[in-house]
Amino acid sequence: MTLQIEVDLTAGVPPYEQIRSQIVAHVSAERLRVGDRLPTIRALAADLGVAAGTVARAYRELEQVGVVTTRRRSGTVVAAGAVAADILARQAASAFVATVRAARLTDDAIVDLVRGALLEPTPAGDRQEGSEVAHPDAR
Amino acid sequence: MTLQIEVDLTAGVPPYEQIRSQIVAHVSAERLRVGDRLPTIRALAADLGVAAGTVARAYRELEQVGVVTTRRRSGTVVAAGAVAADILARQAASAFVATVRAARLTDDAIVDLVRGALLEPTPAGDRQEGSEVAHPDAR
DNA sequence: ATCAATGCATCAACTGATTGATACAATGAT
DNA sequence: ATCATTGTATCAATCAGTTGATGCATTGAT
Repeated sequence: MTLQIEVDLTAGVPPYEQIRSQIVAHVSAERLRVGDRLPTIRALAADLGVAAGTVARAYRELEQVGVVTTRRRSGTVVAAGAVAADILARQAASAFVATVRAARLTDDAIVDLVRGALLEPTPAGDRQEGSEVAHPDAR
Repeated sequence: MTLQIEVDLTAGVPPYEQIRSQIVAHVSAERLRVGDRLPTIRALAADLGVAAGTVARAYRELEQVGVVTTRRRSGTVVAAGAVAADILARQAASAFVATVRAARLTDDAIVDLVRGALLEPTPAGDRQEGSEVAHPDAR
């Protein structure tokens, strides 16, 4: 069996991102294990009907996060640190859940909260420590 | 005395988003309180050197989330529903989403991650309406 | 040494998001 | 009733991100 990866061009999510996340899911579910080899860029690209550069980007990002390692002729394999990256994400989730639970939110509300945050277009820092200020009130 | 709001055009984050998050920060820090009036769209736009539509978008999104209410001639004021705890929870969610997105997870994966975290520490009412993914969740 | 397989780099075209400008609609004050 | 003030809608221009195509660089096998 080959890896089950699919791309939906109408999904709104960029294809390279779909590929990337599905591979992460496969690693997380242990359908891919450390040392397993991924399809070659060209093979997967042809299979999915996308350009090679698209798959290459997915692989590149996976390598930056430490999920895979690539060598020129040997191909792309699941890296030893793949699990660690996954754990980091889980830790972030636990910390977040602890924080919002302190605010006595229900589980449903928490999930909704995350869904709402996911809808916001901000991919980068939402951080801003304000300066002092007074109330605008008005006329 | 006006609200301390600044826009950095080189920040990568869109200006309307910077405005939105800074106002949220002001409400969260109680520099803006329920009933306080925000600057008019035109005034703030002129002050920041951006177009009115940019500020308008920030205000619109704030209204959708329930942080402010706007009326045509009366202007835009901080809404009653904009409770600090709620706002803080939203920011926690935003921060979490930003963090885990940096790990390049897809939206569905993020929601799954949160669901998994919700199951762990406190076995409270962990009932979600049936979603699509089961995700056995190893490790 | 050569070759072929594999990932990498580059770049023009395309697509969607964001902005800025302008005109419109509603509404409270007079 | 009128007007000035405020938010809203629209739309072309611009900008950032993504893709697809092509060629290059590396490297293991022979």
